[in-house]
Amino acid sequence: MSSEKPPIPAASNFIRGIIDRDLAQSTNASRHWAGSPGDAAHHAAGNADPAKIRTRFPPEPNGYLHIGHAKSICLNFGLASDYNGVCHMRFDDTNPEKEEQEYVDSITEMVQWLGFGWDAFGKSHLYYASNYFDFMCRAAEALISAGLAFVDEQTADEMRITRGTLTEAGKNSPWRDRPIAENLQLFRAMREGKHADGSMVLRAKIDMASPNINMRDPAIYRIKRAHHHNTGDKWCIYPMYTYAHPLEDAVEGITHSICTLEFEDQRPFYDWVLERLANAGLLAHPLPKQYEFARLNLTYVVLSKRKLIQLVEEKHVSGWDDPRLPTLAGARRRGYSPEGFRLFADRIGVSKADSWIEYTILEDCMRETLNNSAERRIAVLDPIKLVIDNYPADQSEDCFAPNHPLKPELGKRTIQLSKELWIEREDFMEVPSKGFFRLTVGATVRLRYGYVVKCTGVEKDAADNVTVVHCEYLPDTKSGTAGADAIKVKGNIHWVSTSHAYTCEIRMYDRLFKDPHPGQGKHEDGRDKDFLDDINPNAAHTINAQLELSLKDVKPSDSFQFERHGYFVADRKDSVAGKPVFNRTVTLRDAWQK
RNA sequence: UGGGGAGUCGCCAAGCUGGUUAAGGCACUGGGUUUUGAUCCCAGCAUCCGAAGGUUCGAGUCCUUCCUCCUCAGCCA
Repeated sequence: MSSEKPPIPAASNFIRGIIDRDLAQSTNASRHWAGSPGDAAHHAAGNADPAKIRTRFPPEPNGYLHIGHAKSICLNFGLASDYNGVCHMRFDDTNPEKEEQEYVDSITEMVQWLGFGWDAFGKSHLYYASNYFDFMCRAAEALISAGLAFVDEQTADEMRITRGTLTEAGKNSPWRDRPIAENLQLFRAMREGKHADGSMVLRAKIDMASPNINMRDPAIYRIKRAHHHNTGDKWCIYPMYTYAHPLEDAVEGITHSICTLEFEDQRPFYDWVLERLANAGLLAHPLPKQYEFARLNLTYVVLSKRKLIQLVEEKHVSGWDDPRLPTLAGARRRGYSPEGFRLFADRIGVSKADSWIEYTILEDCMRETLNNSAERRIAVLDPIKLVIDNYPADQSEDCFAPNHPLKPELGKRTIQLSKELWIEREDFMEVPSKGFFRLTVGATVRLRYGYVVKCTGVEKDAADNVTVVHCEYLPDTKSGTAGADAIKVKGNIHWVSTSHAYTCEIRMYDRLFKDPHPGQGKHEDGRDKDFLDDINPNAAHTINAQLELSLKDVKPSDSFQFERHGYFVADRKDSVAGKPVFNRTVTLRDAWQK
């Protein structure tokens, strides 16, 4: 944290523009907040809201969070914190058939992991839509009483047919003009469990000829006998998202309700519900406003819930926290950092234009944050033996390696040098390619933090593979000593002493898909591609590497830079005391390989 | 063919109610520093804003027409 750069002012975006305008015009200044969610009367009894704005992150607890959610989380919580407001953590749990406690636990854990919380102004702001079911029912009755909703007994199929099409108006339901009293009595009967699942729904009465299909008398309550993770078996009717969401926002005093583009068509209904209920006296002005931004698309990644489920269920990955998966749980295991995600969110911005972010942007954000935080260590991933012929066989000596080149205050550690070392196989080339400046017979390189050595020859096996590289060291060139730089070398390779190293399992992860747009386009024979066809079969392989001894006792989730390789994290699940397993988070940039 | 959106450099993305040379980041290119071919530093990188007309002293910003893409017909969210 010591070499923190000055904070970059948050980039301007259209939502900040809206908030700036609202603040300048005091659009929301008259709001009262009673300290807990509630209707107009409840809040009227409270004080002026100390929060300048209220946003919310409203996941349905029916799956695991992924990188796309991280964008929304950073947006909503980030805005709240920048503008001296609050972001409510709210579970949008209106469909009990799909929702489970396991998901609410995992979601809260990951939001906090990303660095956000919901305590503000002395209060926790963790809410459940299901806690508003009583109010939602009362609001439904208010709509019925105002002649704005009716109980429809058409089947789902009939409703679909009478809804019309994109270009043709729908037809009114035969039940549309029921007397108010009958609607009220039927709705209460629905609620009391006197009607079968699916036998009737409560519908808003708007306009079956609306060019916006969402305004053609949308369903707002359905009968569904299902156990709810929060309310148990209390209810047998549940509100639809489109009706419930504006109420959740209003009851919580949300000022800016930010969602993704596909809800744009829904906004007229969002406003319709709120305005009618304000007229009925249940809700107070100013009402929440919905704004929409473009969801994240990332190259080489799939983010749709359906596809992620398929990857897990068909066992293409090991589980929801497989380090190759773009779930937050997977990314955390992979070693991706919360800081990196926040940087990523800032960097990609927020707009309404559909866009594909290049995956390298995310990787670079991780490199950038990890470069700052991760201590350096030495690991030889693909070992070949290097023998220093003029070094005594029974000798070893201390070499000193800084733990972090940018943070001298983190000190140095000692590494043992001896006659036999492991070096990286690719650091030796018998026939060097153009521009190669590491080891080759006759060449001189520095053993990082040690001596300059000159390559003298190799040993080979029967198949002509190099098995051992020989060299001689130049005694006056030890790092840190006076004459160390007398001999200039371009190459600088890492190493670990064979008698001061240990063998460790490392999982070398790579991108899960080999195509930037998995599943898009066609095969050569003209068939449509499936996203599974683009899976990269080499996205994970395990190696046994030679690591410096200090890498033996590390804590799960500790991240390191293995010098000249990349960032690696001790797996949080499979590491045990004294025997860590490392996951490759991301490689270092490599201008040479290009 | 209806409704709702979006189109500014390879990828993102600022550009308020029209006003000198169209921010910034990533990528890329060149140079410097460097015991990580990493990091870091410096420089370069859209006469042009989906297209064509028009209004104006002046337009990415206003008007007209056109093109492309996304999205909506769950008792899902």
